[in-house]
Amino acid sequence: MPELPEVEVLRRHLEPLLLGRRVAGVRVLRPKAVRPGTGEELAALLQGTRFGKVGRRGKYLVFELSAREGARRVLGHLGMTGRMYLRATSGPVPKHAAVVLPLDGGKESFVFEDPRGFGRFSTDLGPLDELGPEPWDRGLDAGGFGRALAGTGRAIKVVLLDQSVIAGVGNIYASEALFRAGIAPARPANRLKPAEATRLLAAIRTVLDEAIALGTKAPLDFAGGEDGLFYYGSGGDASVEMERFRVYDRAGEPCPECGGPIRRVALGGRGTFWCPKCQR
DNA sequence: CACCATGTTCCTTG
DNA sequence: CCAAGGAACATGGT
Repeated sequence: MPELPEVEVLRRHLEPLLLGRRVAGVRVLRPKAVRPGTGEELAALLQGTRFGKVGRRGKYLVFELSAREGARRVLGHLGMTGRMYLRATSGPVPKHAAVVLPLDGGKESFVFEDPRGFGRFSTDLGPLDELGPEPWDRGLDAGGFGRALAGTGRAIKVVLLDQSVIAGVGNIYASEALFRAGIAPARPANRLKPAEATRLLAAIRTVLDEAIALGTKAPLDFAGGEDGLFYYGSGGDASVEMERFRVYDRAGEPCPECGGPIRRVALGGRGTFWCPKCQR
């Protein structure tokens, strides 16, 4: 489930597992995963290097690797259905494995699997240049955010999905943040009042912070599978599942604030959930 | 069978 | 130039 919080939790999970491990092999099972480069290019860049820090920008993971000749970087993106984890190299390769990197002696492998194939594990860092500020950036104070919104008449919910405006917000947390801020998702961005922009930015930070905290404290996300894979909501902890979203995917259910029915509309071609009473 | 899905990019139309 | 909508990518869940 990859929006910024899920990617950040995955980053924190992977970094200590990968730090210092040597890449003993590079197997590209789905060439599209390494686009626009090739498997050969990825192998040439990675073979024999060691994993360093794992960073994050928006929904992207930035894997730092050290080689004799200097530092290298690989960009990861989970798309809609990507997963990254370490598992024993022995046994059948996962059905949708896209990239497998045997580590050190070869007993363990780093795996990127991705059934729908929207994700990436690539030497091309170009997408980073298209990203707007991180939600917590100093430069993105309330005034800066307000000015960014003032420049467009698109629906505010659609603008929140624009990674060049603010990096990391996806379809779920866009609905959640607008609900917290009490702002209707179809409002033109340039018609938000300064106080509303301020409230919305605070709401974005809150929902993302809370989701990261939830993912960090939920051992079920990692401990469940024998491979230690990460996937929100798959661990069977109903209470965590229940707490997760206040409006997302809750069409017809009572609003947690006013009890009125939550509605679903399509904005930007995607499901958008909101309370017409609480959000104006 | 129909419809929906956490993302991104490209293309068309107005 | 902007905004909106759709298609595409490929698979799985309900």
